[in-house]
Amino acid sequence: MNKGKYYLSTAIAYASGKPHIGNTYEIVLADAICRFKRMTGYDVYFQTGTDEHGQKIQLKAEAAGKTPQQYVDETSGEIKRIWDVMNTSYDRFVRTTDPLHERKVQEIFDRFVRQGDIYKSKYEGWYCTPCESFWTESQLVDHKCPDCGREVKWAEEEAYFFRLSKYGPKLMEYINEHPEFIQPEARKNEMVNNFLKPGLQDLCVSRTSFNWGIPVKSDPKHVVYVWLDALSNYITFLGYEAEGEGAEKYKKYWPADVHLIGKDIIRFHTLYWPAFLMALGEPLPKQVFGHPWLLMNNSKMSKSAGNVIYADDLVELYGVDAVRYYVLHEMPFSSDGNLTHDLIMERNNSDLANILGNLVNRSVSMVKKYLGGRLGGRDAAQDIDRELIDTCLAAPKRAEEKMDSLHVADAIDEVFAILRRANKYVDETMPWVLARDEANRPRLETVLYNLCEAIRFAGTLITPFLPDTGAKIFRQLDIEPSTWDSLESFGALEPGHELGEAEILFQRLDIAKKTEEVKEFYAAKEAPESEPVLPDVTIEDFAKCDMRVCKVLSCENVKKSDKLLKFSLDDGSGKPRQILSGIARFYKPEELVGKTVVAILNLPPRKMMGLESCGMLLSAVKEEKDGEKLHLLMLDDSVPAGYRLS
RNA sequence: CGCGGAGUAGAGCAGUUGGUAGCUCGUCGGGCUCAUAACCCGGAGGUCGCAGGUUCAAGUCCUGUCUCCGCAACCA
Repeated sequence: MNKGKYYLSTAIAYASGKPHIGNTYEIVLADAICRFKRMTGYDVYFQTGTDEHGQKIQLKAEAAGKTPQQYVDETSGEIKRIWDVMNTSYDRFVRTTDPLHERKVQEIFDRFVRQGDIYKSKYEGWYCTPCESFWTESQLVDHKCPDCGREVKWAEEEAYFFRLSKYGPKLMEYINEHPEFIQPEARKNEMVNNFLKPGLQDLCVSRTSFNWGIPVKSDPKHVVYVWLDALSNYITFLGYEAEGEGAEKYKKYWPADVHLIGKDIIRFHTLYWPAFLMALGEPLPKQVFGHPWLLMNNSKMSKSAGNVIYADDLVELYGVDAVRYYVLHEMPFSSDGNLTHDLIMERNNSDLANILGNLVNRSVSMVKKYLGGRLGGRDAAQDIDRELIDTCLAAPKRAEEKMDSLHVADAIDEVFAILRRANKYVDETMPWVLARDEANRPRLETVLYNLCEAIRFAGTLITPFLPDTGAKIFRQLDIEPSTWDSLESFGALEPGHELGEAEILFQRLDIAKKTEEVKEFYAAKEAPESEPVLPDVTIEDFAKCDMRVCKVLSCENVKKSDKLLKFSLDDGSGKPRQILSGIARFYKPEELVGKTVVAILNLPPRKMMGLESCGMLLSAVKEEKDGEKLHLLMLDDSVPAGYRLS
């Protein structure tokens, strides 16, 4: 029954911090697909891992007083731990700091240089020194930096470029000839219209501004820029060789059947990555699926919004299968999904406890009660059985079709179609009435047999999505987990077989009580987490900061900005100083007039919302779970303006 | 006119190539008692954001318009 190989990858997670439930959704989705494929007879290879290079990680590590390697060892470990908490069955967890990967990326880079696909050039553009950013002619506003509005100068920096432009026509052709390549389809149009039609620009693939990356072998002051490094993971860990023969594993599994990624990185996977592969002369992946996002209370999860939810917390509160069920079932195919605690509880109760759990429980209980725990025969069939049996027999194929088009939520619905039909069957046949008269014994046995067999079908089909629950169902039936092939016919259970113990699969939750529990859970988590102290600076560094006492002369809201306040300050110089500060959410302008505050004066002026800000007001700030907290630093009004802090 | 998404029963959503408007939850009524107050049946509830247009026929195609939400810009 081997149907061939199936290689699925997730995007590798960026190891800059703990992934939230939205990030975790991807690995669960991937897991469900891979488990299903394995069950249906494919030789599956499922790869995931972490992306561990880049400036952001370097900065975060520095801020934490660690080496980048120490830092990513920790975050990568944490990510892997969460993947394991979610009970995901990846075959390999890869890391881009793996020396083997680094070597291969270097070789790919060098080969591109040799082939002429990568060339050294200059990154030229209008450079804004304070912003440390390059801008193109078209990005400039009034020929000034679009960021800060200051003068820009023409500057250049040495960099390597990949000849992406050369592959545009071939990419266009490939995408047109393979309509299933980019999923969902709306994304395909986006790529074609926004990038391919206007023409691709060459891609900068090296950096000299930081060094936490893979050094370019022939020119080590450059490091390989993120996408060439990260995307290559899909082949390097299979044993691809840029020079010479690839490993057996590579030959077997490449090209990938599906790259499962978030909708935000579709461009990199459908344009850059295929171009790299074309340059290497390797086949392209068969499909790239950009899945939607999981929103929290209908808004994007972010630390600053204070609405981040972590998978391991949810698992602690609801159990791993309830969380898996939620994210797999509530996620639409192409629009974003929503998640709240209330919704999780509702799904847990109505679907998992009531329809699934209760069916299994009532069925097994009846076999215990009426048949002494032993299955009987199935000879007393009636017409009414047909519909249940047909529903069971149709479900596997229907579910498989849904899975093949990656409509996971719809595939789960096929399983629930069996469960709903079975619950109805109980009412139709009324076993408790049959049990009153010994003459009905054969019919009673048949009815309960059919129910248990339906549960066997459902248990088998639900296993890829809810592995623990599947196992529990088989334990109650006291049989080995069924194979896919065994679902071809109805009636695999042995008459006379004794069932295992009845067990509650999902506890019904009292919404009010559980809501309280959730609150307490998060309150307990809110243990004051102190920020680590930054690395040492010298007294000279500190002395460079010119911080002075200022009096607020006037203060007003900035038009069209919900965050900015415009201050006019007496800094002791006699001339008023204008400073903008993003504290409008915390203070009303009128309550600050006349206050004694502290500002750092010798920061370069910067334009915000068209207004110039000369310095920065000092505040005490902390990230809290429910958002950022801020207190403007205010001194006793007896301190005169102009005094310097030291 | 910055980019994008969405507006279908009280809530959350399906509606593929235009052909009687569906599903889940909730609600109301009924049934049943094996079961986790679970299960089953039935009812109510929608002029498919609005206005035009194409068509024998539009939630589905076209045009315009309103509203909401993300992102972007601004919090150096």
